[in-house]
Amino acid sequence: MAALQAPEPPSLTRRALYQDVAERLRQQIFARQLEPGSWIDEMKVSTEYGISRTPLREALKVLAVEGLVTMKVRRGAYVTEMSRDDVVQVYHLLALLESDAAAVVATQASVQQREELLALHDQLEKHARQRDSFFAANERFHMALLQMAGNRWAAQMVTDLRKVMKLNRHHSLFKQGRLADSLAEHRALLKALLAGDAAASARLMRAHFESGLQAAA
Amino acid sequence: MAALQAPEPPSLTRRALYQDVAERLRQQIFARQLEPGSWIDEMKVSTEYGISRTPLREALKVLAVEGLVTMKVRRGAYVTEMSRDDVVQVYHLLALLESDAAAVVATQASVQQREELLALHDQLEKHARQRDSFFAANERFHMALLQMAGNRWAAQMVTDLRKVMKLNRHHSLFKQGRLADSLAEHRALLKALLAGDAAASARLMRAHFESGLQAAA
DNA sequence: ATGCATAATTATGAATTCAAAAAGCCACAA
DNA sequence: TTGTGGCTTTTTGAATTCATAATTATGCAT
Repeated sequence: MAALQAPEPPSLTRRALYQDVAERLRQQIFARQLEPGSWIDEMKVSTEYGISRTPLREALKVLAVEGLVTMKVRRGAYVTEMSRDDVVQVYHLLALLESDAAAVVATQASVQQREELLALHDQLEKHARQRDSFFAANERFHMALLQMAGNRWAAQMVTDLRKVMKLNRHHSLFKQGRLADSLAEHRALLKALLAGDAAASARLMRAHFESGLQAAA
Repeated sequence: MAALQAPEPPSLTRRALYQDVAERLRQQIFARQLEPGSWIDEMKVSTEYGISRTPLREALKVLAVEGLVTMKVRRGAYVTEMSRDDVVQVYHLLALLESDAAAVVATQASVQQREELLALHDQLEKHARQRDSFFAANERFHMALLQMAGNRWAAQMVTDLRKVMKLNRHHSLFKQGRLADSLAEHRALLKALLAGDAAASARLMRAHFESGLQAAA
């Protein structure tokens, strides 16, 4: 079916196919090759990927639980459309979860961890001119903070919420001038984190999302 | 295969089979007919349910994203085991999400909604002697509060987190004497909610989970 | 031409089949 | 007795096949 597929290297712990398919679908959704609201043609995608419909359908169910796609009985899968309300609600949740994480990290982080945050922030400063790499560095910083807070359930949730946020066309960081603001907010946040000021860290993180929401709205 | 299956009534909007299967699996897990750590035999379950492996496997992937089961490559699905750390982390998250919801409801709830909370609390008082029905009434109260807070993403998260909490054998409400304490905490919370005191509502909700965690630990 | 009934097509949902990895088993040697 | 190699069975992962619901197309009557 798929012409000329290289014989799989004998990878030791190969991930399940449906997980690879799920990730590939996510990337296509984020890249807007699959647009919000549009129907996902199982036949088309499965032949395009060179697989059968079975693992594809499993992947779609995973994305449905994550919220990236919506399943309609007897009429297939659709890429989720985020309403204005959804964006507000998800921002609120991210603010809640991440400000809590910031307070924890400000209190408990080791010296090495604080150094790591500083290094990640430097990356942010370095990429202040390129939107895409700034975006990536920003995500690395936020996820590192979550990891340090040590709550794997919270980290997983934030990961999922950040995925659905990418469905939103008007992502805050895509606004002109928002990068500089975001960077300034990050500087203040980093300072509070390094100083071990939990209350200020939480407050600044909330403010960071607050202004992010303003820009997205 | 399945002997004597009643012909499906022509239900108008029948749910997809995999969703029914997922729900049935959840109930079996909560009832400890499938024990944490144990392997889920696809063959056994599918013949028991009178279905093929395909919808079962789709259901398992859904439960895996929810966290109720864990998939291991090439060796199937296992019912998730909650570590002590996991329990602490999930309690922390529930406290965070629900205290936030309580603050919102205290501020914004309509008269009808406040009446509904009162009615739900009365149910709680009424079932203070029966553990299982108290548990159910407790869940109804908490979920109603979440609905009133109006953040469907948060509500979905709390729903999922409460599911995984049920994996924990030492659920706080199963402890002797905990019912009375829980009820007292609820009374104080309800008072703050009805009075529209957001700060107190949030604080009391956090305290409620705090003591729940003490009992579970 | 328009509306409605019915046939053909298409897509989803689920069962079955097939391939291959892992686990279990047994014989045999050290 | 214990450990190792190879054979068998079991089980997972994925493709294929089959059934049926939904959609589209077609034809007929008004």
